Amino acid sequence: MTKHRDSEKTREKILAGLERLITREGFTGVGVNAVAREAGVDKVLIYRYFGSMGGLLEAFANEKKLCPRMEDIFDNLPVDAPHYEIATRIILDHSRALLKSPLAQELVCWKLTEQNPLTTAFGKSMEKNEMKALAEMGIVPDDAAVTLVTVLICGLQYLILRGRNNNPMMNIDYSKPETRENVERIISSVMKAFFESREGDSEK
Amino acid sequence: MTKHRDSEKTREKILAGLERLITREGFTGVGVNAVAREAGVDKVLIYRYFGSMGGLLEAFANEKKLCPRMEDIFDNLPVDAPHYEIATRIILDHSRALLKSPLAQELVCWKLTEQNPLTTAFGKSMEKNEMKALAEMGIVPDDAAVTLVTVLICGLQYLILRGRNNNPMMNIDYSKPETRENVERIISSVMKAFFESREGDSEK
DNA sequence: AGGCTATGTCACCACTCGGTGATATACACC
DNA sequence: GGTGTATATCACCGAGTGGTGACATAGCCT
Repeated sequence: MTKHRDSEKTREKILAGLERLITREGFTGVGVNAVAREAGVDKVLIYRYFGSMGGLLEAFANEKKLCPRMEDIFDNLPVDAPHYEIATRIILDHSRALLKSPLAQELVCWKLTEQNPLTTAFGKSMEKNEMKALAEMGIVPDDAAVTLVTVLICGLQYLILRGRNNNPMMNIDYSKPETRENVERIISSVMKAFFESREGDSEK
Repeated sequence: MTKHRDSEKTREKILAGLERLITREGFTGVGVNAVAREAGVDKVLIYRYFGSMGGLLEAFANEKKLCPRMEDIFDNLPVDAPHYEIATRIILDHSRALLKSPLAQELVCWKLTEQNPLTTAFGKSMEKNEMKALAEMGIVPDDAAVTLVTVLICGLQYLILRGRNNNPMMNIDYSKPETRENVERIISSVMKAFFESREGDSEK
């Protein structure tokens, strides 16, 4: 016989409801009433356990992994490979991880529109990943290559966000595998060209 | 003595109020009541003149220029310049135009989150600009260069959106002129490297 | 002037929102 | 078994939302 009253369990139910709600309806629908409805729980429990909606978002940010498996993306980087290959890997792994996680996509989009405990925590989490990527590359942060990699990552993230609602940009539907492979090939070649051109003109 | 009752004038007031509201408060705040309040007009007039909120958005999309001066960005492109220079110009002009228009930024962001008459119309307007850019370059749409240009444009757009709420990515604050100049320099060089590498290995 | 219609004002509806107080009840402890 | 407390339920609040009907009046036409 399962216990009918288990605070830890209802906490979990609320957090799970929030996650489902964000993933399914998008961040515009989040609110105390909606979360309570989704979790099948009275909304007063949200206030009891989390204090407020902001507290719930904060707890969600702390207890859930917001950037799924992004933390171990960079674990098996081929550090002895040429620079352009490493950079390409970072870009592609980053975008693939985002592509797989509708929740992360929603959070990225949310972060673009407003500030709240969840989005700021999510932002810090992302930033940590980026810094880790930098450390892996062993490059100074203001390097031109870092900037280029960042811009390309941003571009792919943007394309992924556009693809969610089926409004691709310039017919680049990043959700289609063949399109994605094509884009990845192009990015690989441009990174190669960029690094080779740098070796060419700077020899200190 | 000015007329107190002028339907055309109040229509204008409503549209202007909507524009001010989006620009100042962001798209999350738009609604019949808010627009009426901002325009200093009874909300019933919105229904009278536009039928519904959707109708108002549609009218706004049709009667306002959503992508300010983007339509004449590509008028003075140096068509005889090298390809990488043209491509770079397109990327930079595109991003500069977005940077100057807070309204367009908000619409881009809105388009990432939901579909409505305004965002779809805005999307089509953007698309038209992109196609014009393609025509100017005289390149087939599925060309690798086009894809690269698109990804870079997306990247810059994303950086601009991130900069709005002061949460830059990788310390790249695109609103700061020196940062922007640096990014533009890098993009120029990478486009040059890319086009030169293409000439190198394809000689048909 | 008289009347008609377009224009504008006001009051109201049902609903949802975030938030709170009072109350019921399941469970643990004695 | 009795009691206390943590847990959950219910009813309610004020404010705001999208939307509508009833009414007032300015301005034009005859």
